[in-house]
Amino acid sequence: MEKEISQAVIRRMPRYYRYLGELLDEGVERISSNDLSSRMLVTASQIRQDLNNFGGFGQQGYGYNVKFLYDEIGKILGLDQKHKIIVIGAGNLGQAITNYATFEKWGFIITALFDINPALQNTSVRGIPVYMMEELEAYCSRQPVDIAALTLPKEQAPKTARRLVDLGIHAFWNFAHVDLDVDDRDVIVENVHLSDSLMQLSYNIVKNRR
Amino acid sequence: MEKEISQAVIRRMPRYYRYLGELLDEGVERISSNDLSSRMLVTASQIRQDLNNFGGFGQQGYGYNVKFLYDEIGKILGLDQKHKIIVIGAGNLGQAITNYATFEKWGFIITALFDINPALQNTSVRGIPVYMMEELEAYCSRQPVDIAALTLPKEQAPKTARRLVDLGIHAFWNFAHVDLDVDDRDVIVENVHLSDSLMQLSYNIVKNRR
DNA sequence: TAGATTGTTAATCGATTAACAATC
DNA sequence: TAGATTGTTAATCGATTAACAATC
Repeated sequence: MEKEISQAVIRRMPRYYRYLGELLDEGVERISSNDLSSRMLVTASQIRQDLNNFGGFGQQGYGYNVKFLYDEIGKILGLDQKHKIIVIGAGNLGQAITNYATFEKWGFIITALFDINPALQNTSVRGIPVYMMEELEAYCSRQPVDIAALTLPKEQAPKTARRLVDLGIHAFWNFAHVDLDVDDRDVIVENVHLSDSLMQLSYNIVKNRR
Repeated sequence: MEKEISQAVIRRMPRYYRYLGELLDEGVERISSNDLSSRMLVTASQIRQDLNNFGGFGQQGYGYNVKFLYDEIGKILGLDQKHKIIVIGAGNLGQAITNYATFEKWGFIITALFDINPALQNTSVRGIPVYMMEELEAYCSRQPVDIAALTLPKEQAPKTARRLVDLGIHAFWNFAHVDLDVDDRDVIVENVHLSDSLMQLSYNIVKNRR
């Protein structure tokens, strides 16, 4: 690990990737930071700075080759690798995520769901089996798991996360309404707090009424 | 509208609200910025600065009254008001959001879903009716709508958003894999890009392997 | 009153933007 | 070669942290 790249930059990378994907679909072959900047409504300076954290992907006088840059950012984001995901909590959200087949396109493969609800025993979602939580240890000892998506009530989240860390899982995509605090430095947590997002929206709505 | 408060601050407000809710549940009556800072793993300075954007909620020598601060932040976030939400796209994600009854606790009430799939005609989710997209205009003319949650494919998102803006809807909770760009300054968009979030997680996973 | 802790100003730090020399 | 556009350094801006006087 060389110089650490700021999370502000990382957060923008998927957005670049998305816009480059659109350009690719449109058949655009090359683009300058300037043209990209007016599409994305950011400064050209920021685009060049951001990219140069990872290397020089452009060419003076030419700009950036869309396909090349797209692939390079994909690699930076780890999309050239497969990521096996298990979903903990097979409720509505867990099922919704599982049904989002689009993720597979980027290399994210959901391999199993787990739940405590006996009614879900022997069921499946888009062909992906739902197991009982008791089977977690056995499953993880047989199958590699890269990411656990937590879509369970906040009360269960912390202790379940710890249980998963003990099983060797080091990455969490957390939808539970709580900040996971596994005090283990090589555990990575990405929080998706939907209610936080909704509250932010709500703030911006009522703000204009004041 | 006085001095604009930075989005960096706004983004943190729901988190404060969440922690204060937890303290409330634990029966804690008052808390100092210092104690809160060690719980939330932010600086006490930041907490005081953030809160003072909205007014002085504390008392020297005492700290903050948890219940009072909780309620005040709730008001700042607009949670003292009701927000009627329609969900556009009654697929997995739309249904998952609709089933998240928790949002109602904060004043967010889902009143209807809309979809183009005729198979969903006359169905309902948690008692909330699913209508056909053709009925959108009629519905919006009869019922007040504060927020449209967009859980539809990215191809349809922009033109559907424009249609909703024309119907007087000014706030969007966008789950489509695209940046909405309704060039109308009083339209508020809150994006939830789940794949961006997953890619950020992925970046942090592969980063450690390099 | 003395101690604690806020509200707020000032200092620092980091991120964004501007500028331009390097180079295709 | 001339024009275009990057990569990168320097300047600016904004956000975070530190410090402390005000005050409960």
